[in-house]
Order: sequence, then C-alpha cells, then structure tokens
Amino acid sequence: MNTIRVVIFDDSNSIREAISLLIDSNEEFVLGGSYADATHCIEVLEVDPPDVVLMDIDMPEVTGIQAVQQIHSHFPAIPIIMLTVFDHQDKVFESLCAGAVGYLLKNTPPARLLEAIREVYEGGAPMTPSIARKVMLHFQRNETITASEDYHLSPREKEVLTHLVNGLSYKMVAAQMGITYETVRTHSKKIYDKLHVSSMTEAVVKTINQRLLGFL
Amino acid sequence: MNTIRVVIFDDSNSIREAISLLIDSNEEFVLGGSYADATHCIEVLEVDPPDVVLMDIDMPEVTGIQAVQQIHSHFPAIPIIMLTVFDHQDKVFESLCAGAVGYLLKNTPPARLLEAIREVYEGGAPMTPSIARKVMLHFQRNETITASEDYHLSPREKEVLTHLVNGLSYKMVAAQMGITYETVRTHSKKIYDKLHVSSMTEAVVKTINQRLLGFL
DNA sequence: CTCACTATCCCACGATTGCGGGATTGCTAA
DNA sequence: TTAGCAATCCCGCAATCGTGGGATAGTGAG
Repeated sequence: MNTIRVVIFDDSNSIREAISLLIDSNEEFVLGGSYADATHCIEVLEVDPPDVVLMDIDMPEVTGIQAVQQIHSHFPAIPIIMLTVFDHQDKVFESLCAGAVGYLLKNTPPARLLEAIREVYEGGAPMTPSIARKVMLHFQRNETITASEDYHLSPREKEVLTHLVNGLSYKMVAAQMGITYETVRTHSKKIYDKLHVSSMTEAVVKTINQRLLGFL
Repeated sequence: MNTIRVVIFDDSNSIREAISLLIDSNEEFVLGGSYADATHCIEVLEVDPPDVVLMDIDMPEVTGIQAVQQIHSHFPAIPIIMLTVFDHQDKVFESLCAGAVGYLLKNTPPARLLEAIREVYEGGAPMTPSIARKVMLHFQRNETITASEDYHLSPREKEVLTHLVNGLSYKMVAAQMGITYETVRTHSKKIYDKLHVSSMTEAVVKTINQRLLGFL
C-alpha cells in the first residue's frame, strides 16, 4: 500500500500540531507540510504535490475557500478536505463549488479523520452526516413545487417550449420543427396561457426554475 | 433508545429475506413490512408509517424512483434509502431529486447497512464513497464555466439583467429602477453585446445556465 | 487635462412578439 | 355520432423589442 502524503493549512497551532501528530503516528500517512496560512499555497504545492490537502475554512489573509479555488484550478487532481467548526450552509456549498470534495467538522474523531483521508485518496467524498443531508436537500429543494404544479402541456407544446428555452425565435422554431411560423405562435399562446405568463422570457424562466422539462 | 421501524421494497426474494433477517436480528430495528413491488406503497405506508424506507431502484410495475416520488410527496418526513446494484449516474440524481436521502450499493456490508439506517434516522445521508464523489462533482462542473467566462458587465448592467431574469419587461424594469425606458434599452443593448446574444430570452437563459449573477 | 468608461436620455425603423379572433384536420372517449 | 382536444394554419393590430445612430454628464486614471 502506498503512503499518502498530506498537507495541512490551518491557522490554529494546536490543531496543526494535533493533526501532524495523528498523521505521523500512522505508517500509512506522511505529513508533506503544515502551514498557518494559505497565501503561498500554490508555490508550496508546486514544489512537491501531496496526495491530499486538509484546509481550514476560516483563515486570515487568504480564506480557505479562496485557497481551495486556487489549488483546485492549478491542481485539479489533488483532493481537498475542508475542516470547520461550524457547518454553516453557505460555507459548505461555497467550498464544494470551489472544488473541495470532503467537508468535515473539527470535532470529528481522529480515527474518522484518517479514514476520511484514505477515502478521498481512493475517490470518495467524506462528509459528516449533517453535511451530507444538507447536500441532499439541495437537490430536492424545488421538487415539491415541480411535483405539485402540473401545467399539463401537450407533447408538442413541450417541444416548442424546449426550443424557446434554447433561445430560438418563433421563426427559428418553425424552421427547426418543420411547421409554420403561425403554428409556433399558436402553440406559444397556449403555453403562455397554461403557464400563466405573458412573455417568452417569463415562460423560459419559469420553465428553467421549476424544471418543467426534466433536463438539467 | 427507540427502535427504528423499517419497511422494504424489493422485487428480489433473496434480498428481501436477507435484509429482513438482518433487521430482525438486531434489537434496535423492527421490520415494519417487506414488499416485492411498490404499486400500493402509499396505502401500505398510510396504515402504519415506518421510520425509514429501503427502496430497490429497479422494480417492475412501479419503478423505485416513481415510488420515491410518491412516498416523498405523501410522507416528506420519512427518509428513504435507495438500494441498487449499479451506481449509474443518472439514476443517482433522479433518485435524489425524487426525494431519497441515501443511496447505497447492494454489496454494502450488512453492518454498514444497519449503520446507514441509523444514520438517516438521525438526520444523516448515507452514501457509498463513489456515489458521494459523483454528487460532489455535480457541484463543481459548472464552477469552471462560470469562472472561465467573464463578461465584465457593469454593476448597473447586472442590476438590469437581474430584473430581466425575473421576467420583467423594459418598461417594468424602468419603473422598478426609477430610470427611463430608454436607459433600460441602452443597458440591454450593451448587455446583449457583451453576452454575445441577440434577444432577451437568450440573455436570460445564458445568465441562468452560467450562473452569471451568483444567486440560485 | 484629456481619455476611457459608465450612466443617463432621445429618436427612428423594422422585426418580433402578444393577443384577439377564425378555420381545418384527425383522433379518441363518451 | 358527437364532443373535445391536439395540431395545424391564417389574419390583423398594437405593443414590445433589437439595432443603429446621437447626446450629455460624472468619475477616475493617466
């Protein structure tokens, strides 16, 4: 089994030391460096890229999220685990969007932390259960709306709407569908009627936001 | 500690029996029922709502995903764990959007399955590592687009665009912002220029899809 | 002090869209 | 069979939108 090189960014000395000790105490892991701030994270990682990065989310100078963005864009292959004391919703998603693959609270037991490092190294995405649930809910957010509201568009109307959502004009839709301009107008009228809107833009926005056409 | 009532939907007799045994063998859990198809899942659950539902994703008649939708809309409080042999990307996200909070492969070891049931019951979202990574990547893939393309809209232009995305017409935007109709037109012209589009609809679609305004 | 940029306003022309009709065909369920 | 619905086509009118001009004023960098 390969040893896993780990680099830490955290402004708390005690936490840095604790994790350093934890990592050095286990043959499976090697500490590739530990830093109190992420200002030169790119230069640091360039010298000797680690297998996994542990990143504190709250740091002075360069925040953990900014650091993640930089690291992820320079070294997309290096997985990053965020560490935090709070599981504030916004920070979670900012981090994930920035490129982090794991998100752990700092009260995570040491054994679980090591397990998490192993997990990202092997292509997983460790999260505390509460974080995982937040992520899941993110997918469901509009589902109730979508399910409850049914505008029962006809198949043909959905087809027209799809083209409109793709930014086509009536003319272009007509050409695309092999029907007349007038027919497209008629379909559109009914679509606007059914969606309770009065412009193409409103229809498109509603369609996308409520995922009326299933894709995305 | 409360016992956790579990209901199973799975068309495979052997799996149903295996899980039934597993659940009954542990005092912490109680089997609330096991069914080979989900055709009457709502009626079944209405009689005596369980704490957790295990749902096979591939079933005849009513698919697991359809069942999840029904259950989730009737009993939003009951957490559902999907079980599957394959971790095909599409099915994962369909399930999550439909309302499942956990997603496990069927080769999950029994101990982990029980742990997962406990986890959803306590507000977590258990997933196999490979699934978790897929979910994470979903958040990241759009970020690169957003970061790479910068149309450097002026603050005022962004403001106008925001209103357009909300479905307002030029007139309404003018009223809303306390400026002239003509000014809105001018701003729009520049916006379309910068976004390389030639209609309000295209601009709105591009704005939403590439998350140019940060929200959502 | 220019130069560039932003924000504001104005006009005119043509294209597109929204809305109000009306009409024919074909299919299906009552 | 009759009624309803989806899909197709047509017309006209008013409103809105897209485009190409032009104009003024403030701000900040050089």
